[in-house]
Amino acid sequence: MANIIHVQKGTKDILPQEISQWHRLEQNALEIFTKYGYKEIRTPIFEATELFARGVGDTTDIVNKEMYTFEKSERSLTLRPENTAGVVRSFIENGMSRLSAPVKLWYKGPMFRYERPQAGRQRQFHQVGIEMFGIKEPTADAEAVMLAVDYLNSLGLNDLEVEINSLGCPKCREEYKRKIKEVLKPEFDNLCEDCQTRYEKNPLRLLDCKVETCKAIFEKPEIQKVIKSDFLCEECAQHYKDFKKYLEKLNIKYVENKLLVRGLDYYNRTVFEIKSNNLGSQNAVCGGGRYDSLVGQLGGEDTPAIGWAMGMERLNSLLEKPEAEKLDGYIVSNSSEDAFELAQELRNKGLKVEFDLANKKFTKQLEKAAKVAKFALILGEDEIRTNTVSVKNLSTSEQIKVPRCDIIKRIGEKNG
RNA sequence: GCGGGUUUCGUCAAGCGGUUAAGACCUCGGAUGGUGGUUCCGAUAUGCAUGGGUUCGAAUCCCAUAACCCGCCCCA
Repeated sequence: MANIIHVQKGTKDILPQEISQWHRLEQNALEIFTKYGYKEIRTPIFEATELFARGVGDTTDIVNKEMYTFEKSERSLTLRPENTAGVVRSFIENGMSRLSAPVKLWYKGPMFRYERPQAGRQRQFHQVGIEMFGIKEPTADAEAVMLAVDYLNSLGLNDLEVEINSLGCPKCREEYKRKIKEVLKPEFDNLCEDCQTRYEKNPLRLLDCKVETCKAIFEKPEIQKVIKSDFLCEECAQHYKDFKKYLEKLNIKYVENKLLVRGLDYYNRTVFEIKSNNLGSQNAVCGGGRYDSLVGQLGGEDTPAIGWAMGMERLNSLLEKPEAEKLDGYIVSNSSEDAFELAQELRNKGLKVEFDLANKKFTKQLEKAAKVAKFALILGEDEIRTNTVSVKNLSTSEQIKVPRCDIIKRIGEKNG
């Protein structure tokens, strides 16, 4: 036998026995997002590499070491590592800033990041997410979070923690960064290697380092004082305050986390994550925030925006595994012709029905029926002659011979 | 990129230097039988991730490689 070819590291087949959970995730998304006025958008799976370099940010890990990039016809292309940049590209390119605000878009689909796989992390994974354009008011932030919570609740997920923070605007954040760098400067040589790079690239990321020596440094009172300081400018502070006010009004329990920064460069002001304790170390199911300057940065008119994404594999691992769904009926008959005809008749009426394509023995067919269906539809010589079918309920063993036209009624009442 | 762990049939697994490599489930076939899920019988790894080594003898010990899993970083 030839060697078999395996799925690639960090990728998975989604098998028939788990597909119903995926359908549920997708159906609930469509239903609930639609209630909030969102429309689905589908953008390509690869884009110009430059889109992500400019959109996601060239200091981020995602862009620096996690992208699947390839050359074709002298173009540099990249499999999308996330979908905000793509949606923004489409928003700009299709002139959606001319539409009446807010423009509300949602998406679902595969994303690609070249990382070491572990629990809750794959190289190809799926996200469902939303983006809202054109509203700078904190009502938009609150509605976006509300929508996330609503969606999660619809899936039966209630035991989740919403964490929020505000990163301020470029102006007040720069000031904050400057202060952090200043107070940490004397300690620079004592920081771990990672923190030394973060010091240059993204000082906000420094603060939740897990290395003991770094933690000890950050514990120092003069440093804590800077970290804890309220750096938001007046406008940002008001925005954040109003955002929280709306969350409270909506009864959304949240926790403020000053260390919540998020790894994508485009965020400003509101950022949030929704976490579950049942996920192992990759515990965020949802992450998002406001990105008011991204549209402008990518060449569109300045447009405030906010969005979030959820990891569908992570959602899936939190959901109850559903029972395999059975057929309504399995036709047991030694006449393939008659079985075929009956199957089509019932399928056209909307029932899920199969019969034995291999025309095995009666017992085998019944055995199969018990395995895959709720009802056995027995079509023997007698039944064919009298235009009836013996309908056997396979869980109660009740069996009744009925006219063909009454099958649905019989299955229906025993089914409900 | 850096750590730790695991790897025996489709699946779960026994095995601890000498076995014909248990067992269970699934699948398939047969018996009985116009009626399954709840009977009985049978089939299914010359093979223990791969390549070397030690040994009279290796799934069992050693080395290397790979794959997978888990964690760090980061993220959904």
